[in-house]
Amino acid sequence: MNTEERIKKQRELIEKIGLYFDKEGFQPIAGRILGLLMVMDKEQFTFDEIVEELQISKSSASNALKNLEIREDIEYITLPGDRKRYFQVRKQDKFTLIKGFEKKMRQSMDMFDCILSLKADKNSSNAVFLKEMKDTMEFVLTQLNKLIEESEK
Amino acid sequence: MNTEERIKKQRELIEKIGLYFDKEGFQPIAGRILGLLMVMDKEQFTFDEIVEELQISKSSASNALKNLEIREDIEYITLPGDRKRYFQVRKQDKFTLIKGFEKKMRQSMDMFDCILSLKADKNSSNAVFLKEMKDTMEFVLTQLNKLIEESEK
DNA sequence: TAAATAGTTTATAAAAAACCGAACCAAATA
DNA sequence: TATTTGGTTCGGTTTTTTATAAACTATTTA
Repeated sequence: MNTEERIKKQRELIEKIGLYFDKEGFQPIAGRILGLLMVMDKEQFTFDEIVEELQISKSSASNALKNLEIREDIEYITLPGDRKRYFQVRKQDKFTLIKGFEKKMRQSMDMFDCILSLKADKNSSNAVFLKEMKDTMEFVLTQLNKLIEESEK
Repeated sequence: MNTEERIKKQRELIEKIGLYFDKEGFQPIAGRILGLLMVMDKEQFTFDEIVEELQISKSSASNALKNLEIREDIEYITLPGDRKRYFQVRKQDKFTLIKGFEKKMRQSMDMFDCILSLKADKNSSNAVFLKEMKDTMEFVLTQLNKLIEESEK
């Protein structure tokens, strides 16, 4: 595969990644920006380069970038004597990644707890089911944290 | 807390759960139906009961229920000599739950692989980062499967 | 056979999200 | 001081999503 082909495939991949992020709840343009910053060989893009590369308006870019920054998915660096911002994907470490899973799982677990606390019959079909799901999640999280502790040593 | 208070809180919780599912990408009414089926003491609802309880139109109910069924979040049972369908949450077992995590994680991992395979420089900042994320996920999945195997014994 | 039940489908209205262009602003440069 | 650069904000348009009412269908009951 020569460079030209590769770059063409990268541009196609940006679209696929965009769709993936759409499903994750990102706005379409935000997903494509994130895709751009992830796949291309060049890994830092200025505002204007993003606008140009994705063929979007400056306002769309401005909004999407602000969003991605707030979500901590991207960040930017600046260079001395250069007013431009250079955007890049924000690299989290593996512990942050796992903490992310944990946070999402805890949300479900909290919801299950709320439901359980309001059930008249704690042995009802749903109550038993929710309790089991919650316990499974608790178990997974405990084991995961054990693994982290071990790997920290 | 008396029964009346409890039921009032359950109705409020349905709204909260609805919002949670909205963020997960469910359509609003689908999220509320799922909430209803999860939180109330009564754990099976007919079509008309759902329409009545949530104050929604029959067509909205029909669509949302079809959706939830396709996603395998709910199911219904029928009773002999009764044309009505009784909807309830579909209970997955803990292995299915974990398989669900795994499937979602594999999606990210596949995406990372696609990106990596198109990178000119496998030691670029993003390439190294994506590789590390992927390896972490791989590790988590392996450990998780080990746990499952052990618990199956 | 007529009417009721248990929904589905269709057409459409209303609301929200996405996106754009143009005007705008602040800092740097000419 | 005027212009350029690097954006942001505002107002409006387009698109998509959500939800409805009304018409319809298929089965059962009277």
